[in-house]
Amino acid sequence: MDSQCSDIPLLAQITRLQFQLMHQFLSDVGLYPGQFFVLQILSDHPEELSQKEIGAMLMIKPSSVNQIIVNLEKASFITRSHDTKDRRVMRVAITEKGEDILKQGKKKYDLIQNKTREGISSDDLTGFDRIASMMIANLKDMQ
Amino acid sequence: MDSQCSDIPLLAQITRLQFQLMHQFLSDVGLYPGQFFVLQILSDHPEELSQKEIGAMLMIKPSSVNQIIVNLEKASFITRSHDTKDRRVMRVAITEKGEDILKQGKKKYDLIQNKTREGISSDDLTGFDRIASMMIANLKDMQ
DNA sequence: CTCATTTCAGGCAGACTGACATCA
DNA sequence: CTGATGTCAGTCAGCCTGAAATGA
Repeated sequence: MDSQCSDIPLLAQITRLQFQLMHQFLSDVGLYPGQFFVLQILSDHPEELSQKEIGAMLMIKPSSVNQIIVNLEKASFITRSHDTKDRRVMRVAITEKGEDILKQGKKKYDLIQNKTREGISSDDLTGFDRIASMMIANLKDMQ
Repeated sequence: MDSQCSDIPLLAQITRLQFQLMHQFLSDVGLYPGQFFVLQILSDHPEELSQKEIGAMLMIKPSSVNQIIVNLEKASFITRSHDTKDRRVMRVAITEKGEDILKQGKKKYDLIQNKTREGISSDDLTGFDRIASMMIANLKDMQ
């Protein structure tokens, strides 16, 4: 009864499904997937990152980061200030309001992640992540 | 020396990297990633699929399929004809020219897939795919 | 002057919704 | 008339490139 979908790589199917669910669940909170990940990164890095650094973590160009950042600032989820030592650099930090909305988004995110891993042993999950990390290293090597 | 990127799900990183490489490699052949997957599906299903069936396999809406199909037809990579029994349905089939370009695209695709799996034992790969399939089932369950 | 960071305008593939025609 | 299939127009997030501004 399973359509099987052997035509499409398994990994692509997973992320496609996860992205669809993310979009759907996060819209309840008023956040787009890209915004969510930027907020999460900022929350995990209290040292105030530059936009270039954020781009490196997301593996996207600084100009793409800028678009997300502008909208997050409009919504008062982040603040930006010029670096005191190098005034070219904008230091980005998450606000209280941003932390709050991130917390709400994280609940939705956790729902999806937990469901994804449902019924899979922690050994299997560890092995899975190990292989996934190797694949990432391989692909970065190819760029 | 690895930036680690613990902020982004491993799976999202893999498909992001794979998509970037697909885009880059397939542009040599003159194909977009979406077109490549449609051609691959058609090649694997000589029974001439409807657009709705293609959409189900790709997990996208029929209207999205239509856009891809129109461009593939313009390039003579596919042909369309009305179903003889149900004239609402368009039966889509790949052409010789389409098979040829698909073959070229597949070489690029295989390069990326082989590189992704480099240095990983076949046992590990089997286990990886098994877990991935379980994740897909979980996510489909959530929709 | 050269280089790095951000910003801005414009473009593009991928996917969506919603309205419509066609036909079972 | 109802429902299924495909078509078309318009929209959207996400990412890109390339040019300009700003400052090291």
